[in-house]
Order: sequence, then structure tokens, then C-alpha cells
Amino acid sequence: MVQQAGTSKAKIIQAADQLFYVHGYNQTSFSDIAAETGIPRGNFYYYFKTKDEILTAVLEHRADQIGSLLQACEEYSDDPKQQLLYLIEILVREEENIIQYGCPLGSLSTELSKVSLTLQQQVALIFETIRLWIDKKLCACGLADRSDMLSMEILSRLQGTTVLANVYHDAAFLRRSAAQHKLWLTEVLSNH
Amino acid sequence: MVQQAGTSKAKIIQAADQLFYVHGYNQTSFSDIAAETGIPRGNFYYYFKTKDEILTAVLEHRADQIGSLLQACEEYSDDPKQQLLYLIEILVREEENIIQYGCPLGSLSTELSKVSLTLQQQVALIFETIRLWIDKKLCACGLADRSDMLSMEILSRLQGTTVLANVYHDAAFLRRSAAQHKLWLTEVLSNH
DNA sequence: GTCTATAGCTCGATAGAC
DNA sequence: GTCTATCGAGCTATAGAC
Repeated sequence: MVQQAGTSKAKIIQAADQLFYVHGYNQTSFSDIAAETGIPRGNFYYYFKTKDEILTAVLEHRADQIGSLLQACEEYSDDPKQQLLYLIEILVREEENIIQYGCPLGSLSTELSKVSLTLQQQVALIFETIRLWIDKKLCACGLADRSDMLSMEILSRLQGTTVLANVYHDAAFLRRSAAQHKLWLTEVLSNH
Repeated sequence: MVQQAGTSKAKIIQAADQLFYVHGYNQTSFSDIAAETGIPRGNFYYYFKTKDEILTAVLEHRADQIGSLLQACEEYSDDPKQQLLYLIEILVREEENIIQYGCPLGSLSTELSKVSLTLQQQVALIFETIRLWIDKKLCACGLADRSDMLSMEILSRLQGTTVLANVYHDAAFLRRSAAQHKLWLTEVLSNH
């Protein structure tokens, strides 16, 4: 479900998306979203029955954003190898946010695993769409026999880099780790 | 500050430690800790002025536990290489907890980075004691020239494995990833 | 040291006027 | 569709008896 930009519903989703990322889901109140959008608290219940429904809408929004990101990778180059390297570069492009707040999906999944398995599984589904995209690109590079394992390893390295960069608030580490990740992947891909 | 086991203060810290891990810091109330310990809510303020002080005491407790863990690695073998491999095996030994709730330090750091930088930095200090221990072991294996970089990479891989195992609730991935981590480290160490 | 009672606040959610 | 007013519950924290 894509929202019309500028409508109250779209404004709520957009503000909640940012606030959930910066302060966390449970640390964001309706008052916070009301203050950010200028829309009174009471109005939210016209668009969403519960706070969980807002999160579900935010997750749909993030899934769309992930779709756009993967689309951008495909527009960056026709070479699946370059597309994968461009995906890894997102760590550097999103450097400031990652250092302050971590990965928008990883940190949310971690929070929700302690709060609601139902909601956490919705985040896991978004992870899976990214993994499937990576898997497809690895197959296109002739690595179909190891694509399952490698796609998980790529995701794992991205998350590890993100968590540690956030723990130490260390931009230099993040850039170094991303560069090393790209070197490793280049070597893996060049053997086929 | 080490607590006498069995005192009310120690009981509060121990219950809070577990609840903060399972439900998160902000999702754990004084009532939850009271229900777990049988100690009335009001009493907490005799031992701690604020909830943040309880967290600080919990972090000291976790730092002690990490100290014991590293001590156990040293008692496992005299060989620093085996000590490092034994540290990685903690992923498998703590498999069930990690899959359900993630890393006790990583997930807490991620949560606190969205709540309080002051508290998050206390967690970062614990990460640093682990990294320094790894660094020391790498130096003992003759890798002093790359120990800074490698110690961060080891921590990064541990966190990546943990986050993804938690996202997918996948024990098989966790074991495979830990085994691969040990293979990689063995190769790195055998070149010196 | 241990306990009860409760203040003061904020939360998610509801009701109903316009 | 938009808004105000408010409920009931839960929270951290305090006061004060024993």
C-alpha cells in the first residue's frame, strides 16, 4: 500500500519512521509523532487502530525504500558484481546515521525480538527480500552453488560492521571495514 | 564493587540483569524486578537512587561476568590460539539465548544508543575490555602488527553472526557461521 | 533495613463535538 | 476528516511508618 505524499496518513508514517529509527519503537510516543507532524494525538486513531498498526505501516514504507535502494543498485551498473559492491557502499553513504543509530532494520529487529516476535518476523521478511536479491546477483556471477551461504555471510558482515561502528561511534572503522568487505567480495567473485 | 551473593542488592542486580537482557532496559519496570525478586518496589530506592543506577550496577555485574568468561578461556588452554577459538565457541554454548535475545552487550548497546549516550558508552567500555584481551592474544600469536585491525574484525564477525542468527532465529546458521569463523581465524594464525 | 501508600506524570486508547 | 477532552493503567520516584 503506497501512500499519497502529503496526506496526514503519509505524514504520520514518515515521522514515525524517523522517530522509531532515532529513538526506538517503544521510546517513541504518540505525543512525539504529534509534535513532529503537528497532527493531534487523537487523530491517529482515525488512520490506525493501534500503535502496532503504525509500525506495520512503517515497515511497509521501509520495504518500499529497500526496494528503491536495490533498484538504485541495478541502475548503477549492468554488472551484478558492481551492483553488489554498490550495495556494500551503502554503509559509507549512510555513515552518520549508522554511527549514531545503527542499522534501521537490524536495530529494529533486535528491539522487537525482546518485545514482540510477531512484529520482529515482519522485519525478518524485509531482511529476506534483501538476501534473495543478493542471492540472485551471486547466481548471476556464477556462484549458484554457494549463493545461500554467501548471501548470509554478506548480510552478516554488514550487520557486524554496523553494530561495531555504532558501539564505538567510529567512522574510520566503518570505512575500513566496508573497504575490506569489498576487497573480500571482489576476490570471491573473481574466482568465477 | 562485588556484591555479597544473596543480599537484596545482589538479588535486584541479578534479576535486573536477566530482565534487561530478555525484555530490554526500557521495557523492564520496577514492578517486573519486584515480581521476580519478591522485593517491594519501594525498597529499590534504598539501594539505588534511579533506574539508571540499577543499569550501571548491572553493567558492573556484566563486566565481572565477562572477566570470568575470559578467565575461563585462559584456564581452558595455555595456548593463546586455543583461547581465542574457545572464545568464539561461546556463540554455540549460548546458542539458545542468542537466537532469542541476541548478544547481551550488543543488543544493549544498540538500545542505549537510541536512549542515552552516557549509558551506551559504559557498554562500549566493556566491549573495549574484550577487544583488548583479544588484541593481547593476537600479539602473543605473533600478529602484533595487525592486532588492532584483527581484534575489531573478530568482534565484528561475532556481532554479525549474532544479529543474523537472532533475525532469522536460525541455530544452524549460527553453528555454521561460528565454525567458519574458527576456520578463518585458524588460517590467519597459522601464517605466523 | 524493610515495607506500604501514594504522589505526579505519561502512556496508549476512547468518546464525542464539529 | 479533524479536533479536544479525558479515561484507566502503568510508570518512576518519594514520604514516612515500623
